[in-house]
Amino acid sequence: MPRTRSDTSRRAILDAAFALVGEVGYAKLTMEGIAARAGVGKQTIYRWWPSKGAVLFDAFLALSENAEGSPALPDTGDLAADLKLVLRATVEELNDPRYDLPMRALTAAILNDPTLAAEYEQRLEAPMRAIKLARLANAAELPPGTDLELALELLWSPLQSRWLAGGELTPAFADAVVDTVLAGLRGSRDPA
Amino acid sequence: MPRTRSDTSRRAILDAAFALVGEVGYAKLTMEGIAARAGVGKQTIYRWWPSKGAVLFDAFLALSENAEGSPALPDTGDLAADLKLVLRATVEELNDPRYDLPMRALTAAILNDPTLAAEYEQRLEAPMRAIKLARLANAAELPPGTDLELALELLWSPLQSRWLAGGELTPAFADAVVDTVLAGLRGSRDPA
Amino acid sequence: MPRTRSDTSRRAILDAAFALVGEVGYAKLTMEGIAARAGVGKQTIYRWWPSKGAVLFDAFLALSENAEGSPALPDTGDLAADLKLVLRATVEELNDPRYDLPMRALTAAILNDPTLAAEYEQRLEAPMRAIKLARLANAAELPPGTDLELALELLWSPLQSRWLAGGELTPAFADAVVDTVLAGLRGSRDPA
Amino acid sequence: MPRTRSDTSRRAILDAAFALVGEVGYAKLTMEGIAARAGVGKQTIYRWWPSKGAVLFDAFLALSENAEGSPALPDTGDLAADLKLVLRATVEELNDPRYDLPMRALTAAILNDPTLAAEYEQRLEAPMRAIKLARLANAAELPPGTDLELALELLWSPLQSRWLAGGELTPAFADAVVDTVLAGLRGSRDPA
DNA sequence: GCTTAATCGAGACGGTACGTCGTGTCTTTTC
DNA sequence: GAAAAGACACGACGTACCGTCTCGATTAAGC
Repeated sequence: MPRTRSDTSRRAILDAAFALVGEVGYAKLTMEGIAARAGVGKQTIYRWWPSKGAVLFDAFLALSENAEGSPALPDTGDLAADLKLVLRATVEELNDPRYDLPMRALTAAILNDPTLAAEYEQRLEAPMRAIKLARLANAAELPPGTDLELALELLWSPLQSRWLAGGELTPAFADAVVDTVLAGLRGSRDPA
Repeated sequence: MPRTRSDTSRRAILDAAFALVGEVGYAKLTMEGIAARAGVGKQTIYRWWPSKGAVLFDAFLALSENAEGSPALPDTGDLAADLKLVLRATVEELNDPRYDLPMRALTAAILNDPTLAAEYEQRLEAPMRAIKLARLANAAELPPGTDLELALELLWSPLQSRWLAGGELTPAFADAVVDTVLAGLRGSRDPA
Repeated sequence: MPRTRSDTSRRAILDAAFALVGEVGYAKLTMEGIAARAGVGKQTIYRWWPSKGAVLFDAFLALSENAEGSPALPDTGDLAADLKLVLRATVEELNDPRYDLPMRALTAAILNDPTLAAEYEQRLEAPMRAIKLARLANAAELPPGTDLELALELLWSPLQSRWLAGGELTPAFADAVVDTVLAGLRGSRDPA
Repeated sequence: MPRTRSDTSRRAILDAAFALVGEVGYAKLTMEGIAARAGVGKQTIYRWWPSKGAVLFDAFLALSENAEGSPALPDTGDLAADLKLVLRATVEELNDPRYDLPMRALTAAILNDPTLAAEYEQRLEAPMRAIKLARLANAAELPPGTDLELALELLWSPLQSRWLAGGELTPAFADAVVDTVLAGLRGSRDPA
């Protein structure tokens, strides 16, 4: 009994979903479209995923698993420089049209599906955060007792916010964020 | 000849849209549903709005026009205190289930419709930002030459980010953000 | 409010149904196929008919309404001759490939749908029977008190039976049926 | 290795098919349903039967093989009495709800599948007809040279016709058919 | 106050996609 | 090597909405 699923179909579905969402956007992404593009029956999608959001999510997951070449952030000893490097890379990715539409789609999916949001948090966000936290924990520049979770939020959310609002994302913006936030983290000991 | 549109219908449509999106979410919000709830023909909606996102947007606009009681942020002279007050209010609003679903819906609509995003930026975001900028410009605590746009982004985006990710939003988090960001803005005199 | 249905669509649907059933048979007749051939949305069919059997039935009804040129059977005074004429016409129709497949389809539909069977009896069969009964009632050849309903059954059912079984249907067979049945009806007064 | 087919499965499939068709009718009879009810893989059905009509047909065949207790019609010397006995039995069977639905199903299957019709004619109808013909051939009541095939058709088709149309089938009707047809066959000496 | 034309409710229409069910083929595993 | 189990590509199901299109029936301007 083939209690075993076809990996060929699985890959074809995820690839088709990612490609299609980049072409037509999330609103016009349809299960039928994915199935047709993947050369697969609709049932094969519904058998393994509950919604198009879930398919999309898995497509991203597969993507990041392939690109698992960054298990750690750079650590040259200079926190500001290292963070700028990473945030500039993020800026570049968010500006890349190849990823813009798919990521907007995934964000929209997560936004209205708590189940998906939880899975996203657990399978994609948490590992990322762990890597980032490791770098911050290793930073001599930060005073002991610094709230590292807060630090992460302060560093990355401005990028996400601008991207979401459709504003311009530049490397200079990333640098300014890093400088200001690090200054704040260093100096929040003696405010006023 | 009623060369003018029926305001009764307009209100009924916006109210129905807002109510429905709070009950079923954006994905299950339909033009037919809005029309039925509003006791209105579908054509009456299509005559005045191009998409359900646009209806939703106008529903929000109508809401904020009614609550147009806050043309300015508080200014007690203590920037940190004033900002904490405002950010805590924002936290409360984002935690209010009455607004959570509708706002997620609007965000999703904006996320995948550049036209809507532009209108949102112009009609809702820009006025808000102007009010906030006015308060910051009036703050003696900030060194001259401070990038106020950056400051806004640093202050508000962490809230939006946590809300979007479904994380816990607390007043304490708002306070921490204000303290750290203000410290950073003040202390960027000695960066790196 | 167009509480009024489109007669163009109605005709297109019935025509498409009749044409298709003649091409592919009842088993492969699909609602989607009818809709596509008629250039009509599926919903328009489902709005007015509950099943493909019902559509098919109405297609036949429309057919017989158009060909409403035979309100009475011939009455030359010679019952046997008149009946042979009519039964030979029936034989010809049942042998006509243009009607064979559609009629098999309708029969199959009726066979498994009591609702349809009742409607068939009432709207198609009963009027036909009335016409036939009128001719028999006017026949001097039949003894008074003859069971005319039985007579009809004896005359027509052998044709239907052979057609259904796929047997050969010839004018000679029709003649033999008429002769034998009429003889029986005349002579059943003094059996043995 | 079971080089021969499992008779257990064969019986289970035929039983399931017969039972199911009696419960849900021919239209809703499915291969999957039969397989599930029989506790059998779908492939096992497809390996041995080409269609659900064929399965149904075999189910009937198996039935009549079991009840192979009537190799001949009664012959008391009184043809009318004997025929009435047999036709009344037929009436009873056609009125039995246990056989009504399955027989409608088989009829529908045959109606639209010439292959099946041929097999039905050869394996079920022909043997039956031979038995009936034997009785008629032995009847002194019929004039020599009587068309016995025609006689059969005249006798049995009215029952089938009424059953098919959903009309009322009574023993009295059977009697009337026998009396009239026999009178006709005897009296066709003075036709016209 | 009467006309007249745009707006309104209602909802039918041609379509697209939905999520499910069944088909007939195939593959895997068990007996 | 036949059989159970069931995944697969496919096609149709019947439903929900889409956005467009009539249809009367208000209804408020301009004559």
